[in-house]
Amino acid sequence: MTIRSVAAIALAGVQPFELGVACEGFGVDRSDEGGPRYDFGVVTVDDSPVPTANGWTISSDLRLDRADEADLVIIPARIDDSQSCPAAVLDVLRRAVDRGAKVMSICSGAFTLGAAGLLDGRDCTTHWRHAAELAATYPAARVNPNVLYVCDGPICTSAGTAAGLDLCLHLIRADYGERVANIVSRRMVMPAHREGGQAQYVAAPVRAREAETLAPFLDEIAGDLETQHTVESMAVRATMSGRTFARRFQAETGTTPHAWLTHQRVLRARTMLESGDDPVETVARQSGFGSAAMLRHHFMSVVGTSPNAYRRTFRGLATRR
DNA sequence: AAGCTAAACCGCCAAG
DNA sequence: AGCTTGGCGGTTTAGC
Repeated sequence: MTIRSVAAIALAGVQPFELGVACEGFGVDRSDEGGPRYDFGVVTVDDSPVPTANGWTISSDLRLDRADEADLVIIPARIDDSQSCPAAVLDVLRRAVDRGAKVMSICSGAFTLGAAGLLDGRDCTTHWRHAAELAATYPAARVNPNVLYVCDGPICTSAGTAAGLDLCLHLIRADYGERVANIVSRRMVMPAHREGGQAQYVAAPVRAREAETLAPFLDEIAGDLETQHTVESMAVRATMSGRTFARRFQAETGTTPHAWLTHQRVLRARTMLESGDDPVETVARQSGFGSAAMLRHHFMSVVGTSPNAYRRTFRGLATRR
């Protein structure tokens, strides 16, 4: 089901940044540039203003009934998420899942999902600092402390703060494709796509000098995938030994060179399938896969469908809109 | 579908 | 002394 309406629930002690992530991801109309427009609202439990984690208050005209109609309900982190949460909110979350909507948490908002019983038997994550506590509090949850975000069925959880934006983009990508997700990320001035499985720990996200970062080099590679790179050839182009390249890569991005490369290839293939009419064979070549079979294999494991099926459903979606 | 080969990864360590 | 580099070899993973 395509997400069209979104509600973020602001609980007492809400972290403004995390709530802001929801607003930024779904509350900004980017239709002028071909981005999506969501029916977005921040809802509160009752009529009284909600204190934020930083001592100021927010208020909204929208209440929980609005969340009951949303296709996606978001729980941002609170100052102390292990505190209890109003039962009415937990009911809203459980009802959302029952009626086929999605539920998403940012950072320690996962505790609220756990309190609603929604994490039992599911893969989930939270900020690495809270992961052990979450796992201890909800033993039936499969907490993975080392990913940026996880979606298990209708339940999507994300790691600390900024990873919430990565999850927003993931959900946008799932409904509207890579091209639209890129429009949104560009407008947010976000770095290149980070996959969900990427490590939370990134040893050196920012280097003192821009020239010491791999980022510009990686952009260059990502823009030139039809050259069928190998890890070794990338290292040569970066004028580093293979060992140093791999190590620096791991430290800066949290992934390995090859995993990154195949992911970039899949992303390129997605855009090509969304807008072009090239046969799968051509898409495979241009995105750097050795063969159409390789494309199908990786596409299936990352996106969950075949390239042709993806193209069909995507085209169907585009014409209906 | 499965098995073989090459590539990638990673810990270890010596050298700068 | 502390930190980065890059080569080696064993093990895992990818590609065909």
